[in-house]
Amino acid sequence: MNIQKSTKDNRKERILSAGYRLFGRFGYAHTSMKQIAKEADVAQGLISYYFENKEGLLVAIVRERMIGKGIPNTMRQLSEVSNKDELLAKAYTYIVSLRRKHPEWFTMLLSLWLESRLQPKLAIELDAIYREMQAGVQEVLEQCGFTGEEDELHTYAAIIQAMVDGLTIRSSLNDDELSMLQGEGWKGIQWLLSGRMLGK
Amino acid sequence: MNIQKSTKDNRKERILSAGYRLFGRFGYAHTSMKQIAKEADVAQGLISYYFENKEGLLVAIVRERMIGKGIPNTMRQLSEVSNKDELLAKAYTYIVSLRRKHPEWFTMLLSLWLESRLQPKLAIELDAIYREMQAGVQEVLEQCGFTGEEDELHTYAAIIQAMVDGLTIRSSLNDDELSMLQGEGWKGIQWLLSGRMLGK
Amino acid sequence: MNIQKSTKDNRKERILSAGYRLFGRFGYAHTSMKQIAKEADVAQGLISYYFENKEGLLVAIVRERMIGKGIPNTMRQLSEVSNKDELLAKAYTYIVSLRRKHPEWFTMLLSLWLESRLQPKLAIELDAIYREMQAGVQEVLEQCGFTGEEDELHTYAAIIQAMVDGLTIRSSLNDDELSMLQGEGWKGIQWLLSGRMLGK
Amino acid sequence: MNIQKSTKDNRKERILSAGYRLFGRFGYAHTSMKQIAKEADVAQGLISYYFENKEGLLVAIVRERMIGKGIPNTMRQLSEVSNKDELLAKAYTYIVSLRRKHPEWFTMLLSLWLESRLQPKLAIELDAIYREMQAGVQEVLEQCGFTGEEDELHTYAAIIQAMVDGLTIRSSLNDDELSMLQGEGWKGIQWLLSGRMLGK
DNA sequence: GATGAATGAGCATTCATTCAT
DNA sequence: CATGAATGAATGCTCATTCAT
Repeated sequence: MNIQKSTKDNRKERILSAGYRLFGRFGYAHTSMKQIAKEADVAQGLISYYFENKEGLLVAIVRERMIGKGIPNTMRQLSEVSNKDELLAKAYTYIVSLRRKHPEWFTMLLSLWLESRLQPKLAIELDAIYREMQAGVQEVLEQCGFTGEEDELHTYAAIIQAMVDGLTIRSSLNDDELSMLQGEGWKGIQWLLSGRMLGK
Repeated sequence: MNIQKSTKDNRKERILSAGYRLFGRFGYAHTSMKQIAKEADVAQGLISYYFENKEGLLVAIVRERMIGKGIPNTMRQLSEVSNKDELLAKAYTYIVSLRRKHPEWFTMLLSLWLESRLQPKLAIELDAIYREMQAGVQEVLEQCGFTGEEDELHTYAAIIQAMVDGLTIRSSLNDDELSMLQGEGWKGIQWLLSGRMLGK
Repeated sequence: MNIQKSTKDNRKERILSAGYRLFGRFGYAHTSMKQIAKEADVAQGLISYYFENKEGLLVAIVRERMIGKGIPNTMRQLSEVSNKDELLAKAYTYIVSLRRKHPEWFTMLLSLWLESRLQPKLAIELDAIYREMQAGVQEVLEQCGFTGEEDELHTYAAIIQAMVDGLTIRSSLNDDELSMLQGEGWKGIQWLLSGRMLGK
Repeated sequence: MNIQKSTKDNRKERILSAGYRLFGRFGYAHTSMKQIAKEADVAQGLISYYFENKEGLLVAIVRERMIGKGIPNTMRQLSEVSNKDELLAKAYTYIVSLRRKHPEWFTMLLSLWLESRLQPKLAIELDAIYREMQAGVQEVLEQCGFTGEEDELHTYAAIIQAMVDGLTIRSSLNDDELSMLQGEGWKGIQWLLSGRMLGK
């Protein structure tokens, strides 16, 4: 019965899931509540029952799916890499493939960025995402044996993070550019870090 | 009379200008044709007269204001720097201050990115913007005495461009991060290019 | 052509008219914009084009139809009564028949009263209606040869006005009570004014 | 145990009470079942369990709180006035202060009036309220030593009742008008009754 | 009795686009 | 060229009511 309750129709979960999928496909502004209700196979009014607003739904999705689940999942994947020398390469490859296979992540991010220009409340959520992502990158760098001051670590992490974001914008344009994210991006990181890693 | 004609009410010009300003402030999806007409001090129907669509207006603005004007303007500014040793630093500083003083540029870029996910036709415009921007960065690197192969130049330019974009996303969040774009970003470029520039 | 323009389809006028009719029949809260659009034979969006709000439409109707037209019309009717001795009786009879034949007037008034409890801005409109109505009553009393101080005139007018309003609430209930508004109401006014009028 | 039962959670009572309070504050049409459930600290479904309808709840509130309680309460208060010469003045003062301190009574009345235009069933309830109120006024007049025929008594009571209602509508508008209800209203009653009361 | 999740029709409002002038 | 009135589909949201638990 307990299992039944937790396994049961859980419509709220389905709404979050549908919202993530559609916001991530069409962007926040071009996704309607009706679409989400249909995708979640749920009455339209139920979304308003659970979430104060369309904006409230966005915040819930960001917290639940991006901050609370997406980033931790990624970190967990990386923690399974035992050979520390390979970690950075693995991490980069993993992130890149993630962004290619799940473009909705980046679409959500940019949607949130655009909305936060009109709704400052959303900027807080976006900031939280970046803090978590940056913390993840720093952790990977440290485990790889990064040598340098605390604030240098911070800067390197920020730059790598920025590179990945910047390349993602371009790489979404066409397949020609996809290889850039894969190959040239990694080259860039190596150049950037040359002399900073124990392994080298 | 020719002057009169070109100087006079030139409503089309005003529409493009108003559209650029408003799309750049609120994003494409959150700007209405009515708002643009009002900002341009023009009848609403006139926009549809000149531009097939709201989307058509977006394309026109991107071509006219971003590809045709914004990027060339930037390059012209940089061409006035005579001391080649300082060019890269100057260029970076200039770009950064541009993005801070005119946030509408980047908002337009991300708006275009989001729209192009629904309207592949728009991806072509976005691609054109990136080609021009990349060409600009490559030119600067070459004038600074970049040593290396042709494709390395290409990669470096892409990475620098990506870094600036990625840092711009973050730097819009709060003022704390603004210094990052300014200071740490430049550090990153130096690290990246160490050993690649004649000047150093 | 000028005539054509002023006589032409004048949809705005039709919206005001339809709004007055429906608000006056079902009350403000139970009338939808869709109903009004249909009654006016107009697209729904046009109402929002002319009036900022549903509330804005209400205000426009009150100003246009009640304050600007309804009350002045009534006063004009009364000004045609030549025999001053009969004026008060005529006035009362006229008002009573008006309220019976056009119950929408009073429904609008009470709707406005109820809405103004939530929207203080509306109270101003309601106040304006009452000022005009009271001025009308005072004028009639004066023309009938009312003897007394200025502030007594004010009080008498307010009381008569109140009596008519109070009786209207009851008289709408059933036909039995309608005679009360007609017969007993007039008796009450005579009792009230006994000794105050020249004619008596 | 009997006491326990009547004192215990009595949710039905709480619903009626919450409904009276909210209908009286925002009006019937602008009060939602959800609001009432929350105010009564009760599940939303329970209201539908006890009352067939939102309209059914309105009827129940009117019967229980207005006809069954409010008016009898008022009469009981007045019965405690021993000096019959002062009764009318006391009664008037009491009613006026009641309407000022508890504006929800009149808001309920006008809400009921407006709803009864759409739901004739409600007109019966409104009629019952007026019968009771009128009976109360007549009783007071009689106890004050009113001299006159039966149907004159009826008429006087109706007129006084109407005056109070009519003045209440206006007096809600602003504080300036409040004194009118208090002072001028009483003057009106005296003028009206001059020569009809033993006391004078 | 009592709960609150769930429904879906209905609401006011927005907006790109059209078109008679 | 230029206007702005007019359209009607679509939007986010509200809400009385139902019903499985």
